[in-house]
This record gives sequence, C-alpha cells and structure tokens, in this order.
Amino acid sequence: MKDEQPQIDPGISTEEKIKEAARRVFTRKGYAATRTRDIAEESGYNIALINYYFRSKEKLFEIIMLANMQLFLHSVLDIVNDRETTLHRKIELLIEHYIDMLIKNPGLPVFVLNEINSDPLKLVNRLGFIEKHPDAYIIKQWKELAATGVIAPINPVHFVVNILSMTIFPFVASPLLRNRTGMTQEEFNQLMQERKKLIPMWISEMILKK
Amino acid sequence: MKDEQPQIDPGISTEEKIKEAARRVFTRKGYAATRTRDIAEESGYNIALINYYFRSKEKLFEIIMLANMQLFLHSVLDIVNDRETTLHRKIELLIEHYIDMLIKNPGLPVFVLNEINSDPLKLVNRLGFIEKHPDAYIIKQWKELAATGVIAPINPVHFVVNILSMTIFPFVASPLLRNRTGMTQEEFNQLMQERKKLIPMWISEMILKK
DNA sequence: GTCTATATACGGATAGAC
DNA sequence: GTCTATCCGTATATAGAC
Repeated sequence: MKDEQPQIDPGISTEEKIKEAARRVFTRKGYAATRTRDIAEESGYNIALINYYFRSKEKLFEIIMLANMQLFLHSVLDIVNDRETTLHRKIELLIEHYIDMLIKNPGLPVFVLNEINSDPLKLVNRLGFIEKHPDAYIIKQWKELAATGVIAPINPVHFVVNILSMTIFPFVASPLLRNRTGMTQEEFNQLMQERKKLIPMWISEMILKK
Repeated sequence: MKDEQPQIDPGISTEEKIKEAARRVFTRKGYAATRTRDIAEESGYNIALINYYFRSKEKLFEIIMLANMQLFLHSVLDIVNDRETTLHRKIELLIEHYIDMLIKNPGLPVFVLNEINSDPLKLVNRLGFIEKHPDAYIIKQWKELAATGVIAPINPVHFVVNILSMTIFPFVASPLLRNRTGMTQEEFNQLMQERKKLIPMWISEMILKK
C-alpha cells in the first residue's frame, strides 16, 4: 500500500516507523499484553494515526506476526536448498545464521512460540505461504548419506529437533539462564558465538554411527 | 489462608477448584489474554466468587505463577542434591523427570518462559525462594570428575544448556513440530519417551574428552 | 459462601478539526 | 497526514441480597 507516492526514503516513512514500533512492542509483550497506546508511544505518534494506517490493532498484528514468522522460518530455505554445499556445511551455516539473527532479535522465539501456542489453529493459515518447499534439497542429501549406512539408525526428526533445540532454546531461556549464572548479556552472546562451532561438532558425533 | 477450618477433603474445596481452573486457563493463555470470566467459566463459579477468595486477578495470578515456577524448577532439587546417585544417573533421572512432568503439563514451559520474558524484573523476587541451593551436590560431583581430566575442556554451562534444550525445547516447539511433520500428539509423546534414553547418551558423548 | 446487579476503569476505534 | 476529543464495548472489581 502507498507505494504510488515518490517516497524519498521509504525506510523512514511514518507507516514504516509505526510498523517498526509495533514490531518491537508486540515482540516484547505479545498481542494481548500490548495496548495500542503502547505502540503509539513507542512510535512517537498517536492511536488515531495507527488506525488510520492499519485499521485495527489486530490487522497491524497480523502484519507483524507474518514478518516475524518469515524472519524465523523463511530465511533458512535458501541455505537448505543450496545445491553446492555439503550436508555438514549446511548444518554449520544454518546454525550460524540462526545465532546471528537471534542475537539481533533475542525476543523473537518466545514471541513466535507463544503466539503459536495460544492459537495453534491460526498456524495453518499463516504457514500456508511457506508450504512451498516440502522436500528441500537437504532432505535428499540426508537420504543419500543414510543410504551409505554411515548414519546412526535413529529417527532423523531427533537430529532436526536437536539442532533447533541447542540453537534456539538458549535464547528462549536467556533471562532465566542469566539470572541463575549471573552472566551479562555480552557474556551470553559470547557463549552463543562459541556454540556456532560446538553445536555442529556435537551433531556430527550424534549422527555418525559408532 | 482458610486452613483454620476442619476441611474434610481440602483437595476439592471451592478455593482449590478455582485455583485449578485458574492454573489451566492462565497456563494456556497467559496473564494478559486471560479474562476473569474465563476462569469463572472454567471453574463453574462466577467472577464475584473469584474475587471473594483471591481479591484480584493479579493476586490469583501470582499464586499460580509461583506454583508453576515451583513445578518447573523446584522439583529437580531433590534429584540434583541426592548424595547416593552418580552424575550420569542424575542426568538420566533429571531428563526422565522433566519429560514425564512435561507430558503431563505440555503448556508449562511456554507459559513460564513467556511470562518471565515479558517481565524479567519480577523474576528476581519470584525466584527468591529457590535461591537456597546455590551449590548443589551435582556441581561438586562435576568438579570431582573434571579434576580427573576425563571431561572435555568446555564451559560446563554448555552442557547444562544442552540437557535443558534437548529436553524442554521440543515441548515448546511442539505445535510447530507437529504441524511440519504431521505427527499426532501420541506420536510426539512417543518421540519424547525415546529421548529419555537418547539424550543421556548424547550428553555422555559430549562430556567425555576424546 | 455464593449469587445478581452494578459501579468504575480501561482500551480500541472513530469523528472531525486543522 | 496528524492531531484532540470522545464514544462505546468490554473487563475488573464491589455492593448487597440470599
């Protein structure tokens, strides 16, 4: 919408500023706990203007939710479907990518997982646009490797779950973790940087048959 | 409160019934999305009675939150501080315990993590009562093992994070996971049962120096 | 203790001026 | 496009009858 105007810098249009403010507040507090007033305050504008641009809190939320889900899920498809990189390298890249993205957006996983949890039915509609790649190239690679017999005879879902768990969960549990260990934010980020190397190593050990 | 009355079966007193209903609703929808009306409906009583017993939605929530945090954190202390079991066995028991508890209360982690996230400051007060065991017996065991030199030279926080990640995260991501794989609830639970054996195995491999 | 009826506040959304 | 003022539904909490 509104792209018919010759915008000088579209990144800082009022509409974009409100959207950015909304993304921050929604992501931090979730849909229900966010008041339109909070977004108004955060953006520097007022309630009326938010509804002028987005009609309602709910419509604005849908836009943010979609963007956050994209950020959370869609960004990995390029990696997963690249035909040049090996399986092992793909896993490395995936983990690096997620950790970098989550250091920039630490609140994202809790937000997405919480909203999905409070209304799992909406998930189906929202994920429709991602359904495109049902069998990614990475799956083919996995099957090829499995055919050679070097992979541990365990349901592969376990390994996917392990990669995502070890990568994403620390961000989800970060406040608790920091509270228990006395780590600072900076130390936590450092820990996650270390994990970029460690997790692929651990995963390799799990995958390879002994 | 109210423990001065000779209650025949305190487990099914009205107060307990409301508390149980509140626990279910709050845990499913979170504080902000829960209306006192929902709790009234779920309990079979009405709003007035809820306020009669608990004064306000917020006070009731604090009680539930505390109980859920206890369930989430406190229950492991017995395991962690037992002086009879080996380190490896402790890890096994811990994982078993969590998986059993989370199969019964699948919504618990998202609830706790979300509420903590939306207000990390309250965490400090709420966790005060748990602060008791700063150096659990398990830590002593870890240090003893580390002194023998058989443990990989990596920050031990990584291993704690890995155990919790691989155990808890699947429950957090369960709706997403089920949506992507087409698993049923029953199949998911079965997967988690398998992980009771697998996770300790993986962790051992990670810990032991190669 | 438990209910119905109601006061009061709060939040989302719009009207209308500029 | 952006603001102020306001409307109106909904949610919490209480008063008061039983």
